[in-house]
Amino acid sequence: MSKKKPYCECLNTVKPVRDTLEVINGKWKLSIIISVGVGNSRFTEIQESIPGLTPKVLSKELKELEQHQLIKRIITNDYPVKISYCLEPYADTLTPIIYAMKDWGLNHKKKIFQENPSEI
Amino acid sequence: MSKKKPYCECLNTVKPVRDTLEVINGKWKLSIIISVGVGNSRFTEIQESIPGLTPKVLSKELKELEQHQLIKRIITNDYPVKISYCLEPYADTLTPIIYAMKDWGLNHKKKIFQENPSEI
DNA sequence: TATAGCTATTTCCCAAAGGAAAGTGAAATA
DNA sequence: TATTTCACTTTCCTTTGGGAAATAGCTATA
Repeated sequence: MSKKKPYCECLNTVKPVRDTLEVINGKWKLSIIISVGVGNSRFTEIQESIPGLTPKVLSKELKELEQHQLIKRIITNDYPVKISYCLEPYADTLTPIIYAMKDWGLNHKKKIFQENPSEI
Repeated sequence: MSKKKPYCECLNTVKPVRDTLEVINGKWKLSIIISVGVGNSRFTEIQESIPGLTPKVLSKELKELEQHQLIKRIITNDYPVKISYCLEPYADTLTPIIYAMKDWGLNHKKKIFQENPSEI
């Protein structure tokens, strides 16, 4: 007879959630996807649309998002070479996550405010 | 006439998403919420149910989750003092995010496998 | 020709995240 | 009495994330 109650299995949920986190982790990736999604396609546009985002970080994150096939980098070989970014169709599959997080964030702010209106 | 195309506003989505990330960021928080949610209530149970989670990190994360009113720490003052953890009702509001991320992770694995079956 | 703008890259640096391992104090068990 | 378990805490260390600022190569504009 064992004394120890065995723990409840939860890996069937924990593992896929962690797989997702490996792709969209970090402070900036989802924001960049949102920004490109609403129409910002140039490096500078994306950077200016997200306060606090520095060019170094944007550059690095764009590369990672490219590798995960969420964002496409397009080089236009016109007279002035132009580089622009757009979402890959695969990025659309993130929409449910983004909306769930948007809704939660809005509701959370409301809750915080109701509990303590002084916190802006 | 301005030459510069102004960037598209996306802060109405970016900001709440970042507010959410501030609460559930990091590698472990969602996993811990999932584990407690399926019934693991003791420190050691939670730790054992999540491979790779060390006691130091679990301890720290539990405190942060308590502060955000997602998890409740319960001290039972019986003959042996027992400490257990359970979800606050507020943690249930994270369910849509967790399910969206679980679904995405499962689908992502499938996609990776279809593209390159060698990567387990 | 000089200056400004775009799209980054590079260097340097600091703080936070997180892992390994040992320790702690209280209670339970042998 | 000695050992084990539980619930952490502490220490030490490495890795990662990310900010500031300078620079680079190209084109456009004055």
